[in-house]
Amino acid sequence: MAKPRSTEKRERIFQAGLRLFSHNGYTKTTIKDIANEAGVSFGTVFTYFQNKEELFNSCVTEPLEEFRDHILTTHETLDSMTYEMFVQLVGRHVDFFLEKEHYLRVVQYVIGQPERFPEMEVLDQFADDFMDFIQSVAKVGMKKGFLPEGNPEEIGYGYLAFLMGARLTFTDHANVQLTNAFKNQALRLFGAGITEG
Amino acid sequence: MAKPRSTEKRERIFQAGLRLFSHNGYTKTTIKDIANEAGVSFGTVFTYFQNKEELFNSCVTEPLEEFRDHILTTHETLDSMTYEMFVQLVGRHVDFFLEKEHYLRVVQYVIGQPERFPEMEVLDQFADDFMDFIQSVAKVGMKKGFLPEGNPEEIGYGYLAFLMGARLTFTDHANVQLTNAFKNQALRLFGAGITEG
Amino acid sequence: MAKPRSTEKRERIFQAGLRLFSHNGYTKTTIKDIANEAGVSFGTVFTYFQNKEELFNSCVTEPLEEFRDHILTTHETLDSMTYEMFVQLVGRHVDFFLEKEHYLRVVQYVIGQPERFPEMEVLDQFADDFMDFIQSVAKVGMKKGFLPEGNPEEIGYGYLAFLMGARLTFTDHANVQLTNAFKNQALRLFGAGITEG
Amino acid sequence: MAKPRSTEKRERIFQAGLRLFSHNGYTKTTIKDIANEAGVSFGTVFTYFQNKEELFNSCVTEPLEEFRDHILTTHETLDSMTYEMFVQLVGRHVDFFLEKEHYLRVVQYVIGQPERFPEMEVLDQFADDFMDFIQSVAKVGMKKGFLPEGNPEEIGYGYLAFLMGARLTFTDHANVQLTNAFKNQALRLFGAGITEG
DNA sequence: GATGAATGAGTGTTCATTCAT
DNA sequence: CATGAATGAACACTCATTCAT
Repeated sequence: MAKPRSTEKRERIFQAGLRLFSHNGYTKTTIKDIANEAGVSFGTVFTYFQNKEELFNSCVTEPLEEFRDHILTTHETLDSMTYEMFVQLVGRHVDFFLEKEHYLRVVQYVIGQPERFPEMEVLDQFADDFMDFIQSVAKVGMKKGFLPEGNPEEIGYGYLAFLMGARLTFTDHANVQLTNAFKNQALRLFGAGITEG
Repeated sequence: MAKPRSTEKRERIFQAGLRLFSHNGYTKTTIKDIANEAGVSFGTVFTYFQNKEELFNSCVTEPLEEFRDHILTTHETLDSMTYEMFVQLVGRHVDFFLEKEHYLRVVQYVIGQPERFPEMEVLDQFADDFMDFIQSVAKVGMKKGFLPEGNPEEIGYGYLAFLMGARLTFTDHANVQLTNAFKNQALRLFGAGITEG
Repeated sequence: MAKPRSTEKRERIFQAGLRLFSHNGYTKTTIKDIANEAGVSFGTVFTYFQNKEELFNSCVTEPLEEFRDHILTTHETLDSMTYEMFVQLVGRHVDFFLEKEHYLRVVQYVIGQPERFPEMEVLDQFADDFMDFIQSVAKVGMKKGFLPEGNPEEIGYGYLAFLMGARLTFTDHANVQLTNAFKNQALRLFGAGITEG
Repeated sequence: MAKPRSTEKRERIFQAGLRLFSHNGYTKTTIKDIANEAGVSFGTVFTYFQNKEELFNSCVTEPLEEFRDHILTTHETLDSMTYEMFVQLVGRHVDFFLEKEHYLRVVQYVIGQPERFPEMEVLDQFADDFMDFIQSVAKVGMKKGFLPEGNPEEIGYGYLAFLMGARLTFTDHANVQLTNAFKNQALRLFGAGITEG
């Protein structure tokens, strides 16, 4: 039987890294901590990741795929979008960002030290893609009339900033109760929102 | 005799700490780096700050005073506020947050690791004060009719999140050109904004 | 059943060890390096040698047999030795030592750290045997008159020192062209040499 | 009073390094060992040497100066050299090499791994200078008639090889008693020697 | 027999902190 | 007050060795 190349162990280390890097930052997080958290021995971390930096690098870049899947798509084509679908999309975005606290803190860590981390480029690309997508959504909404006129580019920038800030400015407890508040405020960035009701 | 409270040297060390902590995080920043940046000798840092942690602590809490002055006040009383004054206030907020990149990155660093840093409480208090102030502003705007109806508490949370995100999500270059975009989007969180015009 | 004593694989590992130990010293040489050089897998090394030390030990002691065969013998009996045979013997010694660079570096490594390596004793014994042999040769030469009078013991020590130094003091390139020089100088240690011609 | 920039401590570390590197080789020697041997704390080594490699580098290159002083000079000019002075010079060489066991083992360590250590070049240069000097001595001796004809270049190579081998092939005890033997054999490399008497 | 994942002792190095000058 | 030599705890990383497959 083929060696299963135990991906399960790699995954445990990866998740432990994500959790600890987001709690303590890159430097404060030690390999030993990660090994303990993952329930493997010290040296095993180096079996799956060449060094600390590579592990960190993986923690930054790999989850982007999941983000792409959940965030840069509607269930249908953009052209057939209705206001209800739009509201759902925004809700999905807020939920997803709020849920990804660990990951977003790592991202924030990289953004703050762009010269230090080369992963920055991949993140920039993702941000651009995300804002392009939001612009398209805004344009469709305006064309179809369920959104008031506005500058799509500004909406893109503001929307991404808001989602990041929503997750990073508050610690866990507060946020859970605030999901709805953030969803309503997110809609307002498009010129929509509760006041429409 | 008490230690000197405010020499020019202390200030230089403090500013150097602020800059380096925000660039490199707490752990990566060394006392030696700070001393070099401040143009003082290695041991002198310990003349003005008991240890690294106390210096960091100062970097987090001291600038809050300036924030209070610039952010939690209008030039007149709230009751006499007009729409133009409101727009100016929001503009001032955006400008001020965008300007304080270094400091906000340090703040973010603390927020992400609340168990590790006791400064968190002071920051929480400030956030509460800020959101209270914003709620009052929103209520006045609604009462006076220059803002549509909305939930003041939600506006407060959303507004703070947005300001933080605006500054922390993008690196310098992008931001300079985006000031107006952020001002417009900030107004929309109150239900106002360019599209109203 | 006993472990296999002499597979082709064992020989490959052995030769790789000899080469790498002489290039990099004991500590710098890793088992993984040896395995790669030998074209076998990592763990296979441990099939043929109990541990790193035993492999090193083998690298020091096993080649001594070949040395004995080539170095401690004349083709005829000592008593029938002529000057021509003596010159040939010395030439053979120089050639052989110059050729065995890898091995001699390992030997030198052991000599320099006698407390650390128990192989030292075997080497000492060999050195004694070699010097005894040289003394006999010198005595015969003097008795037969083709060598001037001299102290045979001193000749033995000097000759071995010279052969080791010739190989270990210069790196490869130089040596190739110097074979004759070393042969001539080796003869001079016996009081013979080109100037006699 | 000026800070004495405690050179004494640096010297202690340096000597400890020399001793231990020659006993154990580069890799086996630990900074901790050196610190203990020098009677300083662990971190102090790094106050005087940037890292292990620089310390080793110093151990190889710095003593060369002393070698130059003792080895590459006669007390008078070469032209006025007599046979007695020549014998004394050779005796001085043998004494000096035999005395410098530690250093020569380190040198040997570097020679054996030329790709690994850049110090090699300095050593090569020194070897060339030494052999040039020996050639000049040999030429003078032949010209003045106290040495038989011979190839000065070959003598240079052989002489250096012999001096190195004399020191590196035998461990301490043996050598002390052999000084005279080595001096006599060294003279023979020039075609001179006791048998001449 | 052959393999290589898992382990953890041991290494070089960094850096906050102390303290004598 | 200012300095920087001295210290040693703590870290990332290497590698010989074991052992399940």
